[in-house]
Amino acid sequence: MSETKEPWLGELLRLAEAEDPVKTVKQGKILEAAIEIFSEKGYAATSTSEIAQRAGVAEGTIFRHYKTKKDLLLSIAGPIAAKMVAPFLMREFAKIIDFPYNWVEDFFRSIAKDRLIFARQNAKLIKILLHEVPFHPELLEQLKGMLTHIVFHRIEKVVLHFQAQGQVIEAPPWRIMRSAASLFIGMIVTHVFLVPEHPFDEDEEVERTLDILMHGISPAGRNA
Amino acid sequence: MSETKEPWLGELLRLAEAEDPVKTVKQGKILEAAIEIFSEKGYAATSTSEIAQRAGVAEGTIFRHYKTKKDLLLSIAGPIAAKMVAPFLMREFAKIIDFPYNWVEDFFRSIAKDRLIFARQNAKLIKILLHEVPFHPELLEQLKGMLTHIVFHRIEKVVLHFQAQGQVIEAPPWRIMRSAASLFIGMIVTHVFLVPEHPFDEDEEVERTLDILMHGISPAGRNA
DNA sequence: AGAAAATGTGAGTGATTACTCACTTTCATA
DNA sequence: TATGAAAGTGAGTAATCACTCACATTTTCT
Repeated sequence: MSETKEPWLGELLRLAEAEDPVKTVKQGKILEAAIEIFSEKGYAATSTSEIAQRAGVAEGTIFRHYKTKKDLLLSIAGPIAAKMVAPFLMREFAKIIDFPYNWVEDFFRSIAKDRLIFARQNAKLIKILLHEVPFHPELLEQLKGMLTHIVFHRIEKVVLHFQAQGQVIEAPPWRIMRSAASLFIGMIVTHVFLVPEHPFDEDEEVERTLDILMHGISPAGRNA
Repeated sequence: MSETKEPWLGELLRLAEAEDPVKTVKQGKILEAAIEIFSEKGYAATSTSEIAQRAGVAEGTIFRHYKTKKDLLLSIAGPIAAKMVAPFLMREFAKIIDFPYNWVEDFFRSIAKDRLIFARQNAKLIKILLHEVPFHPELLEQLKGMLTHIVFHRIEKVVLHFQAQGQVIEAPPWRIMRSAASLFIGMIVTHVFLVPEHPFDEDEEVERTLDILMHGISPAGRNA
């Protein structure tokens, strides 16, 4: 199985090198405008002429940098997909020997806080990605590949590690992962997308959600 | 505040009467085709000519029944939004005096099972609704109104009821509700949308998810 | 400075879009 | 069976779409 053929791998390598392929000022304006309008009206309902207008650029300039409108979308959605899973690429996830967390709670807390901040900083991009992913097979495969190969497999090892230590109930790791993901995604979606105007204590929110999760997946206080 | 002005109320009343406004065979074909293609490619990327083609109907026939393309969308998305919250309209939710559930667990179980089955039977419609809701203000307001006035307020009373009985930890009801919703939606999304091909034991899944939720929100086994 | 390359422009193109309308067919009822 | 209404049709329409291309401007390199 040659990993070099996976399209998302190149995405991640480029991300690791922090290589920014944006060359000119106007190209930057085009990207900004596209992100803005795509997140407002959706990709299919956005016209290239409107993007050009908001970017203060001639319509032809868009196609100088991006072969097609879809190419423009992918240059936006691809990187954000990579950045979403990027923190799970950390070396420590592979070898749990020198794992930096002694407690599951600390592990989940650091992920929850980090991804909450990330979501707030990249709300528009995430909205675009989630919205378009079901309709573009390449995007779907890219995201699926990242999630299964990077996120799922790595966190599964972590969960097994903590299960062996008795910190997590005996259950299929995917159920533990799904529970944690559900609770944290529910928290993030609420504050970032549903009621972003409502202020909240970030630490308190994470802590209370974490509390419910930990009581849900800890052996402590169970009779079995 | 005159409730008769709320657009979603009419939706729900019509639903209660089980009134089906579809008059002709061809209109039914149009709806079927539209649901199919909208869920495949999204509303904006679907052309009326394609809908007519798949429905085996002349394009003009669509506009005989629906003034505009958007009108067709709303006639699909509106009813499914109403059906999503319909079970929470049950009388029992209002007066918790003669409440049919003695245990929170039973309450959440019945909701989870019912909505899981509902989601499987209406996957395409739900996909269309969730997809288009952010881009159509009328739809957004309709759904928001339903969720806050019907679902949120009613379930809040139920949670307070069980908190008073000591079955649920002392916490803002919305946090309890969000936790339950997150876990169940996570389960439903997984099985209905992410990996629908993967078979699973429905009861077992609900029971295990419920187990994690209950340990998360029960006072039992806590030291506080 | 001068040549070559990269970037930017906007009028122009054929295809497609949602929607109309004059007309035909089907249906309900008296 | 006659008649008006409802349902169905498909060619036609103006607008908009993504995209091209010959040309202008700026940047880069020698």
